[in-house]
Amino acid sequence: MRPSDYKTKQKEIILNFFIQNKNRHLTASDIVKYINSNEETVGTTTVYRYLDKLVNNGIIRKYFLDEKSGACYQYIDENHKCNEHFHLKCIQCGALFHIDCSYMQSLDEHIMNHHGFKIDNSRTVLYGICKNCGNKK
Amino acid sequence: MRPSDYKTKQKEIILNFFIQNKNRHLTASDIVKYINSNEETVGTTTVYRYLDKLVNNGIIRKYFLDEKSGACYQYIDENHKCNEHFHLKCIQCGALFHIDCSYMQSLDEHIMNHHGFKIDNSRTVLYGICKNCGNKK
DNA sequence: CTAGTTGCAAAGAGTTTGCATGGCG
DNA sequence: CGCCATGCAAACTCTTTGCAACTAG
Repeated sequence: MRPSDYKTKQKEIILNFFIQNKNRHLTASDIVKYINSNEETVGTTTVYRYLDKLVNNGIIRKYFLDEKSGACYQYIDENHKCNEHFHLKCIQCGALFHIDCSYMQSLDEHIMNHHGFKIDNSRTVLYGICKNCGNKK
Repeated sequence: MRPSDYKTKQKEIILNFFIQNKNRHLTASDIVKYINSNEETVGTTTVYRYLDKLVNNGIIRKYFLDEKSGACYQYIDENHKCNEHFHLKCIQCGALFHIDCSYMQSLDEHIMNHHGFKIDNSRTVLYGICKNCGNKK
């Protein structure tokens, strides 16, 4: 539970990037790209290893939103609770929408109360056609 | 909607395997292993390509249950009218539940009216923990 | 005969591991 | 100085693509 943990520049950069992007999902390659587009450099291996550590320590959350782009990570902001909303994914253009409304929360409750099933919002994605793509037809 | 489709032995083997395992989710490598443990042989490439086609034609459904083991596929049983209801998939035991209640239909409408997004029920799976697995803890 | 199909080999994408070097404390 | 961290190269897994040979209709 308390993995010896030296302070290094690389770790600081990665963790800061998460904190600055509390509301976004970040992939490992997002992080690598961001770092290398700045002045600093952090190896891909280090990113993965530190990500793993952050997940195990409960600092960030890992999930699998999209088939293609691999794992997503997000800072666990106690104030924001991004795990309490749903995601809509357009099967045409691929856009991902975060949807956070009270209706969806009551869906959770309905499924729990009437079907005995506890939805894991961080894993769940609703697929369909978004407004833009629907209008194009 | 009508992709020219020659009948071949390989396709028959794969589709039959799905039909014989309606209640299970199969990975691409499950299929390859099964086939090669029998008398026949089907190339991995062919499996992936046909899987893709089956998904696009609505014959099977594609899931992403597990981070490590890649995509899962399952036969869509017409008797269950899977396009008209939602699916709950337990991330622990893998069970798939068909959930057909008016509440879920109004969810469709809500998402459409308030978020301009048309949900495709045949592609959408809600992930979480089922009653049985929840009780075990 | 023609267009779809097959499957090997190779390419890709994402992630992990081996190992020698480097840095925190 | 000891031990953890870093990062390059290479290995791995799952999946896709190029391409030439093959086959259903």
